[in-house]
Amino acid sequence: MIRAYALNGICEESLKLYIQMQYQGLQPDNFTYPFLLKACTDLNQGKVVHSLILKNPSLGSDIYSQTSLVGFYSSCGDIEYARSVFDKMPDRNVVSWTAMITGYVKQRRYNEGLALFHKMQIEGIEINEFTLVNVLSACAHLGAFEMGKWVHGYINRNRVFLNPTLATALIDMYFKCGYVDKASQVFDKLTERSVCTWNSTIGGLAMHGYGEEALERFKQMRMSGTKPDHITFIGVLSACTHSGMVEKGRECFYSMTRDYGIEPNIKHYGCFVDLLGRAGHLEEAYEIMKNMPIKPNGVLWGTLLNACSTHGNVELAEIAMEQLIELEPFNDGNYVIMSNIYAAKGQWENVVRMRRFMNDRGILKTPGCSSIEVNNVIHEFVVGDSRHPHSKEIYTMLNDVAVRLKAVGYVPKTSQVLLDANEEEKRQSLCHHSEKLAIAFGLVSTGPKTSIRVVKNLRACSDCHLATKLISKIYDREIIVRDRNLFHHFKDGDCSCKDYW
DNA sequence: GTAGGGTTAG
Repeated sequence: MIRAYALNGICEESLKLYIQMQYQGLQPDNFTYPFLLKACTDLNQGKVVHSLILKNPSLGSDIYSQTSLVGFYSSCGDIEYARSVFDKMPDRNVVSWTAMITGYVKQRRYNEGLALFHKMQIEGIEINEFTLVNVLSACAHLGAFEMGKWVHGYINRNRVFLNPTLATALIDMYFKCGYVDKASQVFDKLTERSVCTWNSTIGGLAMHGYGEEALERFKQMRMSGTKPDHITFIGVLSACTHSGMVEKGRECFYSMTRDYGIEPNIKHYGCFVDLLGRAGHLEEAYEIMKNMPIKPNGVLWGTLLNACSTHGNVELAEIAMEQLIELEPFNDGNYVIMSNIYAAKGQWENVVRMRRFMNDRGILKTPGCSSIEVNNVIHEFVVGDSRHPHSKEIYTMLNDVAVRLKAVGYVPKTSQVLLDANEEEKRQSLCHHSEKLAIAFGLVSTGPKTSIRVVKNLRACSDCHLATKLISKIYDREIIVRDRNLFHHFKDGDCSCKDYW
């Protein structure tokens, strides 16, 4: 009975029965614990159960109870404790290893998850589709394409059935590593699709700026009889945003409730405000925010602030900033955007004020960091980095880049630099931004015409965006940059985002 | 009879 309640998510009943059971003098056995812990994870009561296990060590001594404990502690965030339980287990099987890897992935500790997966393979533990889903998710987040591709190879070699869950993870990995064609190939070959496989495809196309294709998939989805859910509309709306399809997006937003009975949540409002704001309908975006049934959060005000930056609206930006100081006082990105808005208008005294405000409160700008994978090795760069073994070649290449850029009329956007520095120092700092270092390394370390793929932790900087467009033309290279939000495909001097990000 | 899973706005 306890098991039946737990499996059906009726956690409180499950726990009540457990208490009654104890009251009647019956001790649960090892078989009961995994289900109790499952119930407790939702109610955050697992520590109560665990303390009972600790008092009766024999109860928590088998592989099932211990694996549930690993799952419980990692899902409530105490990953270190989960690991200590895991490390102490006398026997571990594929489920125990997978529970630990899942824990790392859920806590966004992807590298540690992959490291544990390597250890698992060295120890010769069997791998199943649950393991693969989590490994793929880690690869997607890290942009670790070689590893992701290896997993796909493993699936093919071992004839692992691509169930919709595994397929979703695989498609998402290819999109997030920048391989739109490979993701679409996987999707087209599937024999079984779920709402999630459609969602990952629609969302993936949207993030690459393929708005029309995303809407085409949405149409196919409806024709196949799969009902869209709230996540589908996030993808559809962001597809409209990144392709500037304002009317189409507006129509989708209103059809959610009307045709599908899905009430927009804060994320949908976020997409809608972004859609309107980017297209320059700032007042309408602001009206939506004032009238929506949910209180706007920091992300929404941040979205509006960003739109104000694109369209140079200082007054509305200041209104948004006032809210952001309350909602996200330590989010450095907002101050950086506000400062850039002032800089673009030549309001230098306000730029200085922003910088002082940040300094006085100890708010530091998150350092930009870009990475590039060459021959299975991921190389990471920060601004002005000289730690790389091929640093000399990289800077020689950057000089070559600077000369050629100047020849085609490029002027560095020094107003975007937040440092207290003179013009020359600002120019130097821009030239040595992490994106440019990673691209320069790509140029020196890969053959002509090879695509260069860079992953960045922040949003693309507008100076690097302009420079990269020109580099793609001058050096005849396709350059694919994944920034914090979306992908930029640079080719022949243009970017897939249409300068819209 | 037992434990583990994917897609989500800027």
